[in-house]
Amino acid sequence: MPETVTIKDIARLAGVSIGTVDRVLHDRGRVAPETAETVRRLILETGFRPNLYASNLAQARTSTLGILTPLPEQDSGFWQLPHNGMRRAAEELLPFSIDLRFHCFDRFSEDSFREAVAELAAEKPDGILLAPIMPGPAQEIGRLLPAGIPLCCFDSDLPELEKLVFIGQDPYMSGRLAGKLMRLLTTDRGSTVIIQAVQADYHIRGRVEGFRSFYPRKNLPRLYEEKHFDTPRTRTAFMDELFSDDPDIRGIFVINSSVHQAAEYLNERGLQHIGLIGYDLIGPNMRHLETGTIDFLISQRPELQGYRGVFRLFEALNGRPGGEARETMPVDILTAENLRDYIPFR
Amino acid sequence: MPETVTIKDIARLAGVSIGTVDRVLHDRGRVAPETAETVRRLILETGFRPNLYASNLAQARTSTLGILTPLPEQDSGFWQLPHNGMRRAAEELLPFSIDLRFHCFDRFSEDSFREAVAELAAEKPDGILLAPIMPGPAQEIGRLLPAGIPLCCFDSDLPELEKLVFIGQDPYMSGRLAGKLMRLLTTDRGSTVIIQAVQADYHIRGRVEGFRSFYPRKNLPRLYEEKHFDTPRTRTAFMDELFSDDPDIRGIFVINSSVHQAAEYLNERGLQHIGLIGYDLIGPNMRHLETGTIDFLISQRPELQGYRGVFRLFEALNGRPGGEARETMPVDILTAENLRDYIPFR
DNA sequence: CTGTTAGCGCGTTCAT
DNA sequence: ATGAACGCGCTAACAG
Repeated sequence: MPETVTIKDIARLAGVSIGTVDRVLHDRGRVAPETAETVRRLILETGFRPNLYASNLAQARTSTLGILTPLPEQDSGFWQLPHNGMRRAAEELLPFSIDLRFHCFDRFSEDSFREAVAELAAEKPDGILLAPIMPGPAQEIGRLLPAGIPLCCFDSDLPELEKLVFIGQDPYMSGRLAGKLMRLLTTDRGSTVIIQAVQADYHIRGRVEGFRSFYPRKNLPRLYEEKHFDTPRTRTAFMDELFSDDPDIRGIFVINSSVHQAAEYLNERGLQHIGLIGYDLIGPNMRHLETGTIDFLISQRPELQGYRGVFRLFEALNGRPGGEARETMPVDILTAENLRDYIPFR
Repeated sequence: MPETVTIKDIARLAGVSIGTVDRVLHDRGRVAPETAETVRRLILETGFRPNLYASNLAQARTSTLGILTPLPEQDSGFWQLPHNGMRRAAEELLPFSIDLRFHCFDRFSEDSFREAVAELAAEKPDGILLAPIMPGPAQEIGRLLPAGIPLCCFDSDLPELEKLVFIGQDPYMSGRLAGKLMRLLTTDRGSTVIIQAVQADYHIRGRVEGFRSFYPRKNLPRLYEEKHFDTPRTRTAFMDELFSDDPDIRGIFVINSSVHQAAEYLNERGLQHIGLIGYDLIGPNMRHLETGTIDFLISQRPELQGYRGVFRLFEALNGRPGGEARETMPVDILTAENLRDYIPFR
């Protein structure tokens, strides 16, 4: 029976009116210091928590959230997933009317990124949700973004940025787990290679380290850059070269969502028996996971990340203190068997 | 900008007062048929959805939910987890004041179960949340439970019961995935055994079938009942017998949360190299997963199940139509590496 | 500095 | 059968 204590109770106990209580609640000043002190004490003692629904009912406030991510179609459509989660959060919080303003940039163009930031700033959002996957120096971003409003990073972190919360996976652990699975798959026979994205950021490097941490020093999987996954032809050439370099490859770890490209290649060449692990539950990857060309997919709940980002910003804007400074997503392991049931939980 | 249409808009458009609109909204009668028709049409056309927050603010209704599960300490404390999720949901929905009434039974006593049901019925709850793990004939339950109120089954299903929703895992798929992992672990050498609970219900049998489906016909893992996991001494005797029956055991699949008992035994005998897979993220299992005696744990989001159960009942009681008739939890694969990050997502 | 008041969307009397 | 009016907990404008 959680006794709900209201603003009226506080007023009565403090011997003031609800108007006064409201003023100290929102630091709107024009309140005698001692009065304010009493009210604050009472709030703590009673464990008063404002009724968000009544509060929002009253002011019908609409929060504008500025969102900065790569273009939804980049990384094989991956960025659609967090976008969906954000929309779901806004939908669920409907009576509160949250206005999501997406500003997407080409993750390979600095100009595009700057432009997106400028657009966002011009809108004067109440909060910012940012996937700091971008070209150029990370330091610059702190200056570009509008200051003094709550900021949430997701997917990757930018440690130097002051923020409300970071939401994402522990890249090292995620790589490490992939390493464990790969060793099970290959039973340590043959060699294993790593294929990473061109723009290897902090996040990707963590995954590489984690993966290698599961291998003995003297036998570290070699690292390649997937410069040529953009067309089937260049992809085939690139992969062929890999195999002519080292014909004994038994395992391939692709450190991002483009693992389906490697799967296509293995299918072409009839090499489905080779262990293949990659990232993210996107359409093309699903298909290859189901047919078994991809053995495991690591997932990071991109939809939930978007959802939580909007949710946390919403809470912050509505005067909910607290909340973790870091929400770590678990490392989900997907296989042909559990794939379907994961879809609603992306 | 999702134009929020209110009850007032409907009233204006229909040329009636909000009182009338409210009456048709809640089928409270005393409304002229044509008027009601007009209002209903307008509601559909405008896509009007009542503001839950305003609605609940107005009536301060408190819903009583009757909860029926095994005793929290049974199954190695497993049942605490869904309980936690239920409390979290009630907490989050705080201004709505939801009253959770737990009625727990001894899962090995029919009398205890009947008593719990009687208690629950006496309280006249507004909704029921039920984990149908119980002794005796399932058919009886339909008659015992109070009728006419929304019912939600979680963890296991009881197909013959009419219900709002079932929330749980696909047992077959979960067993099948365990089979896949076990074959990877043992690389198909030696033999593998299955240890199941004494009261093997529908749910457990599904897991067994799934597990075996991954093995060739002629080499099906044998099935044992864990009659003797209650004390260390009987446990050791039981397991010793298993190994004297078949000294070539390389893999053990325990089909419930008591896998930590098997782990204790393997530690005693220095048999940690044997593949061990079991269920559920509870304290004793966590420790053995971290030290590597347990190789994989399958989890089924028990906390989320409880959370969703309360949430769905709440929605149903507040006139939200729709929602899936089945919420399938994904089969989570836990290892020493991702264990920690899963804890908040149980 | 402080108290009063209207109103947010809705449910619920109580008259009519 | 229908409408007017009050109040849920809170915000914000206004009067003092």
